[in-house]
Amino acid sequence: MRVSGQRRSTIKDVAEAAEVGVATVSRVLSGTGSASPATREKVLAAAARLDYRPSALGRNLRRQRTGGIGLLVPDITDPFYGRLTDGVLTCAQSAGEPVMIGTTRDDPEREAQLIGSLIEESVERVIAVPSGDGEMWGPAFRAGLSVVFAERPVQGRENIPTVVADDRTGVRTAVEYLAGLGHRRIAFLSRHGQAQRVRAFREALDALGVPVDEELIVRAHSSRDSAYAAASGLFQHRPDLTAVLAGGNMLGEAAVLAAKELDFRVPRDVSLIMFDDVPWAELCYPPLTVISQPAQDMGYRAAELVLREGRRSRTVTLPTELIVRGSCGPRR
Amino acid sequence: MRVSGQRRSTIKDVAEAAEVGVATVSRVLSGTGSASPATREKVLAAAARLDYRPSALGRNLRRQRTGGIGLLVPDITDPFYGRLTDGVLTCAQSAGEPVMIGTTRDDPEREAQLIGSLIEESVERVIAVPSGDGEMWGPAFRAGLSVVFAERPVQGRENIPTVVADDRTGVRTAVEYLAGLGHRRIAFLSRHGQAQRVRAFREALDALGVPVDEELIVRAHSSRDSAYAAASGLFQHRPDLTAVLAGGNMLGEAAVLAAKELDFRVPRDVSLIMFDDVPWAELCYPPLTVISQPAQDMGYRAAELVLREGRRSRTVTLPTELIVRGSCGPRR
DNA sequence: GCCAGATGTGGATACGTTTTCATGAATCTC
DNA sequence: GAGATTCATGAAAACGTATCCACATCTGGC
Repeated sequence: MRVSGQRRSTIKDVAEAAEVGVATVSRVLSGTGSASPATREKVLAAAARLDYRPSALGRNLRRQRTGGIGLLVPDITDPFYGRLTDGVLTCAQSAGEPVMIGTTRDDPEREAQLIGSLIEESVERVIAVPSGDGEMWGPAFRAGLSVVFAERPVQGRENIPTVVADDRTGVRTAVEYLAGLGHRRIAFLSRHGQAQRVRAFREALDALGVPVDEELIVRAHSSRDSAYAAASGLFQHRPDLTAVLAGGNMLGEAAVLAAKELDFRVPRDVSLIMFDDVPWAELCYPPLTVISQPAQDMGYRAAELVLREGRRSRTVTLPTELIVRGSCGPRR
Repeated sequence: MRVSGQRRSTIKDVAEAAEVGVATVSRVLSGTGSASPATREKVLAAAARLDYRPSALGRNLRRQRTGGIGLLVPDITDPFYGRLTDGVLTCAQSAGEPVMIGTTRDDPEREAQLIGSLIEESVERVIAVPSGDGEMWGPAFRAGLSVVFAERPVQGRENIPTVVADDRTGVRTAVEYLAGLGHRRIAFLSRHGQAQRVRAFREALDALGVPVDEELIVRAHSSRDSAYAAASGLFQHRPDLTAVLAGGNMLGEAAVLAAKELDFRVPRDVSLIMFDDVPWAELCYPPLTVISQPAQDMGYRAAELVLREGRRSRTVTLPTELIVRGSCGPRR
């Protein structure tokens, strides 16, 4: 049996109980303005007695903005975005800020819709892994949102603060490692939103004097199915490749699976490096050599950036690291 | 260069532009009440012309409630909760409802804090994987929140709608499968919040006439470190065990890792079954036999339940399934 | 003991929406 | 065609808060 007649006490109730005006209560509780110790005491006591909690609704309307931060990620099921989200939540929760989350599935239309929804809610701080192009974010900026991009920069919005991993160095390290083992026909399994890494991949090959074979650069969408299709297609179409660099953990997963089903032995037949270190990389057979990325840190830093809007720091680049396990061997 | 002087147009602007009253605009746009086709047209045109989007702030204050749903999970990094969250988001986004997410880390205090925050925001619909006991939720019910629990029931709140997996059947299936392979000394690696499964584990052993060895029932907290410590401790302390049932994917992960480091061969030395099917289960060596749980479905159903508050459906139990791969063998 | 300034205080207003209520017009009933 | 009923409509109130502004009280300086 629930007593639903219990009205929440408002600032007015507190004012009456403390025998002061509502303005005074507001000042005392929000810490702004001045108040004598005596009234201060009265107000605090009354608020505690009535178990008063200020209504975010009233405050938001008055202030014309919703506290908290909006978070847009492609897929919360991807461990990378899971860790990124965790970082955002850790920072936001310690700052007492609520987080509104939405998944874009890397679909620009969906992203636009979510942006609209955030504007409607007057959320003014947004962290996003962008899937659309720069224009898509026009309405957001026009509405005065302060935005921080994570994982991917968006072309034409270079002035927007962005937190990324050091893709160039990460890719170069991986390619050099593979080349050092004698590999020349190296494939890159990439995903929507990894233009940066594809570019770095070409550059790294160029620098080593290895000709770029465009057929070995494959792009998938952000889903397990698409990743598997891409990996499987790659192995079947180009069985002459000797090494694969997977652009993310789902792509790595797909590569391992496809290799297994097509009876490519790792690392005897094909060497494999995966972007993003995940717990199972150590568990699978053979243990996967990876380029780790500080996903959780990325989220945390992005949240810091979006909360302290004052600083005009442009782009934060976080280091990656090659972790050698057992999935790479000399060219067969 | 951003033009920040752009004020968002309000319902009043639309009313003026359409030469009608604000009440009429509200009625037309929200679809409630009646309006003549002519005015209807005028209002719609004016709204489109001004690019009007109703402010959620004003509406929320007037309605005395925030739309959308709050979601409380222990750890967004755990693939199980990732999929559950995905289910919630899928349902919520197709209903146009925003989702506020928070992570409890299975800490009741943190949970209480998050509940308080939701009340402050006047969020009235909450989906939670509860970590605290029934009392903790008192304030939420008193505030009139409609709550749906997921994954775990909470004792003393049996009248609250809850979506769970069929733990009893799942555990029994696993135990019977192991017993059928000849195993008697079966350990259960469990986690905070799995009282239900522990009970089912005892029942299943009882039913088979296998004596319950309390030392083989281990409890960990909801973190990778704790899971690993529990698994490692179990193997070292009781090397006589022949099979392990892991209560979740992190526990399974820990068991695989600990077994590997202590040179227990799976399944020769020890058989392993894990609750929760995850993509890497197929990739690791040997591929893991699992009890799959419909995590995404769970989230989706919970969201459905919390959105259609009308129905007074109590508890939804979703089926689990034994998926045999390669991590179980006959007793050595 | 009087004025300038500082300080504490509360009334009133605005934020944008939904909903109630009253009013006038239009339609229907017999 | 007169009364009854429905319909469309807009003015106004309310939601809970923060802040502007005016007023009252107090402090210190001469």
